[in-house]
Amino acid sequence: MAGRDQVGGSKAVTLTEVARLAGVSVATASKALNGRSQVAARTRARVLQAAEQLSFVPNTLAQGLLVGRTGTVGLLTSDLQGRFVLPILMGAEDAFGAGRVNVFLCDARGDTIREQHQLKALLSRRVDGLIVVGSRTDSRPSVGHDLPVPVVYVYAPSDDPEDLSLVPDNVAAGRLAVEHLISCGRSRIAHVTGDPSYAAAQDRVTGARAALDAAGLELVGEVMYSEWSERWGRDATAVLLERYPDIDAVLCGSDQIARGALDTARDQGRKVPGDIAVIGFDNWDEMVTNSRPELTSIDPNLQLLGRSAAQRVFAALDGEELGRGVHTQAPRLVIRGSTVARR
Amino acid sequence: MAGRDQVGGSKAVTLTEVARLAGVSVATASKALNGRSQVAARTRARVLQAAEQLSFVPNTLAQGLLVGRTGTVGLLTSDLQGRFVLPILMGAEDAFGAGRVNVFLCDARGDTIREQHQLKALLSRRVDGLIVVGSRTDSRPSVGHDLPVPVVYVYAPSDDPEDLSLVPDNVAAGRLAVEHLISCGRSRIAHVTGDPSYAAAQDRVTGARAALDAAGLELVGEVMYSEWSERWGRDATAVLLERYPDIDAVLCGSDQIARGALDTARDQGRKVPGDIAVIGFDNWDEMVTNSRPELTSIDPNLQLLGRSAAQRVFAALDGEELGRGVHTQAPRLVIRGSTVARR
DNA sequence: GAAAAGACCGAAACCCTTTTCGTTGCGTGT
DNA sequence: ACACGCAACGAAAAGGGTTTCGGTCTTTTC
Repeated sequence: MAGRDQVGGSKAVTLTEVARLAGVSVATASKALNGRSQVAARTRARVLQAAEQLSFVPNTLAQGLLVGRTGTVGLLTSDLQGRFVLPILMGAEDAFGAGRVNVFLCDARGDTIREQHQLKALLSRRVDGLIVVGSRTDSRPSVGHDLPVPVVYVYAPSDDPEDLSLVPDNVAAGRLAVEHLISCGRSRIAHVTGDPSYAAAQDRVTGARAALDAAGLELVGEVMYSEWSERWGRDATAVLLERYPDIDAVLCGSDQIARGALDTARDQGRKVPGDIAVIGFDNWDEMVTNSRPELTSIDPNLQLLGRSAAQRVFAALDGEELGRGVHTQAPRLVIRGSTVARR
Repeated sequence: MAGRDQVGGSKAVTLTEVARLAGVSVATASKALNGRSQVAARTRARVLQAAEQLSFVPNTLAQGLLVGRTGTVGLLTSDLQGRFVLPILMGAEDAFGAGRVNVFLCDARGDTIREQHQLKALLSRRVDGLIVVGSRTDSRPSVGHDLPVPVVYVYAPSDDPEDLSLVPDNVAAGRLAVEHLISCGRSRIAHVTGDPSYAAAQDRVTGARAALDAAGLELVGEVMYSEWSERWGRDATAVLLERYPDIDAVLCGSDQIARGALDTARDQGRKVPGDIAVIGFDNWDEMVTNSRPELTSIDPNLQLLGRSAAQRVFAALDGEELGRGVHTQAPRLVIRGSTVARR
């Protein structure tokens, strides 16, 4: 096989070698490959063919060293589970073409000094920007201002109003959920949610109350706070059904809680959605599609969040103002069988 | 605030500036920061202080250009959900100290040409090595041999025996699961699993049969194949309980199927683990801890897989032979309430 | 036929860090 | 006083690519 690289360990091909094979200087080779105009068509063709033959890949490090751009962003997270961070990452990756921007994913494991380590490592790799993703929507400490690259906080906003934060609009999410329940003809709605120290929990309550007010309704009973687990969803719903047997909808603070609610409803012979409608938040695929019936949920549109975070970073590099403050991303209602009978 | 960088957009500090502030040459500054011996203690202190003051971070790109190492590995995946890839990533990140090695995560979305794009992007960023993660344990096409960096396949082995693949040992997993059921006193064991085209499904059956043979037992009925969903777990278990009412254990091909099995058992009034034991595979946290009762499962130790993949990559860079063929990682049994009564 | 105008190509500087090697200055031995 | 050794430091090259600028060759114009 003539021209084939040696198997297993061929060293990377440099522009110099391409130029030599094409019989031109490195300068010309560079211009030919980058579509500069000062090169003859025939010469360009020779260079391109040589590059192809050697399967030349330009060294982004060397380019970045010169140009000051690396085409990479750092994604700093403390969200172990990755339920939130992965859609955000995929969105950021897709913000431009495939392979145009690559993402360094670093997990700080919720540890501040580990975060500092990772931050330093990312900066030393000359990422063009930083996306900081928290595991809850409460504000988190800023990583600082005197960084050489733009920083965007996603999901969890920075506690510094000078920073730019992109977060899901949980108030709107709460409102959207209740509006949907009302439009399904429900009026006796109870709310089971998770840890009250989470801003997400509070915001959704706020939104839900607003929508109820607008319809002249009130929540049945107090909001039931505890933890974001199925177990709590089951237990809370059991209490709820005993105390208020006439409720016709349970607004659940997460898909997990909603699954628990579905289980209890089923155990007690309440039909969903016939007797009781159930709705969750997050639209977590594995949760919503495997329950009986499938679960209506509010999707926070995390992928869009990641995409716009990356776009903001690169816009800032092009001289645009990065912006500041907390910006929200509108949620999306995904209707399934737990609120509307199918078929 | 004297000496503070300008807010929001200070450019990156270079070694030259540190050297100037310390009143030495860049060469001396470099040696001082890297602990070389040919520098006086007082000078070193001055340099370190200057670096601190300017919050200098060395440019890894420039280092990498010179040394030929970047301290980064590329993680190429097609596993959208990230259920498997994230533990692997965390393992790789942890293979050495925090921030020592960073990981580029790229998702090819199961598309071959997209994979080529990502591969090229990673090589152009001069990753030191590549970890390729598949979404199922079947073999996948090799990304090729004539790459300038070592490649390790994780979870899904390469179809080329010359490549190095690290995969979970699903045969051992099947064996381990059945041995546990037998040690719990079960003897009438049925098996519900997922898509028969998955190697993971077949391997676990093989292991399970081996363990049953060794105990002089046989599987109750045929292996029930279909899909990896809770729905199938529910439906299959319903059929099973009707056809073989005296089974005392269901071996489930995944945690999701196992959850379905638990649901059906509950619906039909069979006590778990009293009447029937249920066991799953994957030890997927959200699944196993939220079921009633909590689910015993076989953990494939993915984090270890990621860690050894990264270690292999860097060992290969140090001249060690990369190795070839498929290597398996022993699984781990995690006992919970679905096989052993608690309290 | 000579000069001006393009078109095309190459030498060299530059990005930032590491490393080699040469230079400086000091103390020591004679 | 002189040579020598040694410690400490700096100049310069290297690594791979891009860009500027100057040079060569061809073509056009009068």
